[in-house]
Amino acid sequence: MTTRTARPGRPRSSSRAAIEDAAGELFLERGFGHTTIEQITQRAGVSRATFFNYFTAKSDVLWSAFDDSAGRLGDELAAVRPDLPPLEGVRRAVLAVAEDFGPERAPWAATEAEVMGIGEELRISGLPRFAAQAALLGEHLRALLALPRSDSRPSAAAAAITAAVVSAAGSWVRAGTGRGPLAPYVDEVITPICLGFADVFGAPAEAGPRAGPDRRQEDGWGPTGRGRSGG
Amino acid sequence: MTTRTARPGRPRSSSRAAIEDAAGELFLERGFGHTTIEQITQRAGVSRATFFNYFTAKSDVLWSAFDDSAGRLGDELAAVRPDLPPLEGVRRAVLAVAEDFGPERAPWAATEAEVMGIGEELRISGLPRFAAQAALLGEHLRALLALPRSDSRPSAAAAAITAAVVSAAGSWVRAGTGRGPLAPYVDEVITPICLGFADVFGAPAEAGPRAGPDRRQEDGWGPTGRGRSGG
DNA sequence: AATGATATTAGACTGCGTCTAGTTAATCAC
DNA sequence: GTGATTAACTAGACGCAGTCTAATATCATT
Repeated sequence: MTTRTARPGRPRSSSRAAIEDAAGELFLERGFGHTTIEQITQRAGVSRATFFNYFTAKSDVLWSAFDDSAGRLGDELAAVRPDLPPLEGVRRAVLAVAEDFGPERAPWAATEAEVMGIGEELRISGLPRFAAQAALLGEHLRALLALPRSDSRPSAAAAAITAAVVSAAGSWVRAGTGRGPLAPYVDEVITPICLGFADVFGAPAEAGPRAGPDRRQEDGWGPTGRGRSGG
Repeated sequence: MTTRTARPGRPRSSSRAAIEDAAGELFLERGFGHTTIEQITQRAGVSRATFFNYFTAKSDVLWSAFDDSAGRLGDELAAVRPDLPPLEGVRRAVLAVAEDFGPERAPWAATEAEVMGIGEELRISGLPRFAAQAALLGEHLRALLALPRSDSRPSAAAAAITAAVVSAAGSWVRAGTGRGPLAPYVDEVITPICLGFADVFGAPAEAGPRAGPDRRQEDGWGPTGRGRSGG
């Protein structure tokens, strides 16, 4: 089923690939910020309007590969063994996705980020994507734990895990050639988070945080931070 | 020291406040996306160019209060008692900042986000700010732990904590009137993370993740690494 | 009054992203 | 074949954000 059954209407030519290739070349040549969409489409041999048939923004080209395999996490979450503790299931699903990234599969845009003069752009345009993944994780957790939507902990745990994964992926990319596979980087930083929250969700899980933070002993390291600035 | 000692040159008029007020009104009236900078500056009685003397982007108006008190976290981190474990120091610094937010101090732009038709804009424009805070936290941790910059764990821990704080703040805002103070929301979600990473950093802290993930047994689900938070 | 520093302004300009209308290339029904 | 339908592609205009340059206004200092 590589070629899906022929639909009516004019078939897509290879415009998307042509745009990606042209954009990649130009980003390397003159940098992301100094490349206009018109230049990209000219080199690709298509019209400017066609660009927006395939991408909603210039920065989307950087995330094309990511977007192609988005939904992967959702599949893994759905396939998780139901007898696992929720956070362990999340951990395994995340690691399963990370397993796909060997030493040489570091995303193109990330490794060349400095050359292309991206950085801010790449991060900013990535955020909505990561937020979507975090929302997926959070809803998965919340549903498994049968918690109300008002409980802030599932989404916070999901946000923390997602942020740690992104941070680890950044370190992995920056490790340059010689970096090993991605999964150990990810495992190293999400495991403590999952363990920490496993305790939280193992507990009875009261209504909300309004109960107060006093379930934690205030001492053990000395006086609380109250007089911190004064002393 | 409300009025700092007079500098040479033309003094600032109240343009900034006027712009903020006008923008707030217009965002409520017609929504963020349907308000142009020109409309804002017209209502404020200043020129369009003046807007960019005070804000670098339209969305910056939403974060004006945040930006005013940015740097607060850095102060708290610097004031942390040096004998505390690094992650406990981070936790207290974050909570110290959160303590400033009582039930009624929910940021304006956040509470009215839906009315204003923001949402994506607010989140996206917030990300660079949160990233800056996370970088602060990460560097603080890394320095205290005397780890090399190649170690991915401090920045990952910082990213996770920051993301959890942001998520908790979102829940706090969405809790509407009747929400208590912010600090318990934050405490609830950063404490497990800090505890989880305290174990990691308490350990010898090998070179990198390349050592492999095999320090964790693959199956058998009751007894993972508890023992930390017990009592 | 002259100077220097800074706030404010006017106006042009690039380029992103949106939109509308129209054209071209395919499949399907007959 | 012809015509209808559907979708990829194109052409061109538009609004607006954000940048830039140069000029002007208003203050303190001398």
